[in-house]
Amino acid sequence: MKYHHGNLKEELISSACIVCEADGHDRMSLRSIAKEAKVSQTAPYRHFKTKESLLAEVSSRGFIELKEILHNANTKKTLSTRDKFLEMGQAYIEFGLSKRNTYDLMHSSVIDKNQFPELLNSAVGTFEELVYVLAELNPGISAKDLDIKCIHHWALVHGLVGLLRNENLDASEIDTPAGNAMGLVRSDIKSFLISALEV
Amino acid sequence: MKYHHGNLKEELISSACIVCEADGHDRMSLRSIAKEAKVSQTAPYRHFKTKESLLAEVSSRGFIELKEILHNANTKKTLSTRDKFLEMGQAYIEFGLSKRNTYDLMHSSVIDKNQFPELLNSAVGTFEELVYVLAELNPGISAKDLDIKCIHHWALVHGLVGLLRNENLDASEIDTPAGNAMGLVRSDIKSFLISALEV
DNA sequence: TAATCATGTTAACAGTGTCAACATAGGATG
DNA sequence: CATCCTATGTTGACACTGTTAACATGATTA
Repeated sequence: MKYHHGNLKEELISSACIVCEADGHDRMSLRSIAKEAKVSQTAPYRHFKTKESLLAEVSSRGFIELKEILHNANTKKTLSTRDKFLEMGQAYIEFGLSKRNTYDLMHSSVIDKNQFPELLNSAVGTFEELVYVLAELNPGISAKDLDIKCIHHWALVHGLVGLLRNENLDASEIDTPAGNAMGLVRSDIKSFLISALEV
Repeated sequence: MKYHHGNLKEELISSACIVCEADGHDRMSLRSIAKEAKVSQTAPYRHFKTKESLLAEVSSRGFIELKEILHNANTKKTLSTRDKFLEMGQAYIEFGLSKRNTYDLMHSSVIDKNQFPELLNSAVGTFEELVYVLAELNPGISAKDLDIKCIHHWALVHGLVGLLRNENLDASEIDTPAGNAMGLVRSDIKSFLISALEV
């Protein structure tokens, strides 16, 4: 039994990633993940100033993973630019729905991105993936119009994830217009994207 | 000094609405709002089974207020249907940005809407306001296409609020494409809506 | 009047993030 | 090699949290 762990910081982060996705960032306690690493409850404070800064690390990794996913969709050689774009949209939504709690953290207000430059970079990097494909899809577009298009499509998929994640009205026992519409979209996200993105 | 408060439930709710918007739902403690009502820390438990159920009430009132705001935008007699629709979009976004923390709660996953039927009704009611105006704007549209349009536009404004609220990248000291685009949109939300909603 | 019941209180529990004070090990410096 | 420094660990404590159990009060009703 050695006094020094050797690799605690990395273990805490990866442990936090798992617990965060499993339980949600608000139900994740610093003490529990310290215990999981077989280390005292205050040991994490040698590597992270606050709980928030550990969560910032988790969030940052989420953005990096998302960027990779989008990049993969965007580099499927057999696809047309248009189809790559659709693929990206779908991949984004799937990430938001499958990595539900991580996605939640990434867009949560408990972390002030401007206090964590590394996190800010990761988040911005994800956005850039969208810029590339939209620029390719709209040759000759002005920088300003490209910016607006990016925000437009980002907002659309981000918003859709939010609705499908939190307002899961279609899972309700009560029959409502909103619930029906939601179920309709959820059952065929690709069709929705095609009609909504109008590409 | 009377033993029974007389109107505690209502006072707790309105107090919770204020504190929630001021501090955020995750920083709001049951004990603090009990103290504010000059009542013991466990008194709220006579009126709310859990903290979550009090927050559900706050959330529900948020949806009701939002519905009213949208309804007002949708009944400005001097406006065309198209302009009413734009007005609604803008009103929605303004609500999301000004009632930041309440909006956060309304779409937070800490409350399971299916456990609070009243909240579910409020949320669904807000959606209906959007259905009305889109039906009027698209005469003869099929029910299914109307549903999809509703989700589309809801997702767009909801997503935009999310981006502007949490990814306030344009407030960053670091100059990034995402930040520039965000600042551009924020400075003229109406123009963005016109181009994005394409109505 | 007497009993019931909604609504208040106090005391306690287990859990949280965080800090101060102390312990240890391993690398740098003499 | 001996010594010190510093990074990294531990223990103990603090103030705070949501929540429950047991008890007190006062208004309504039989």
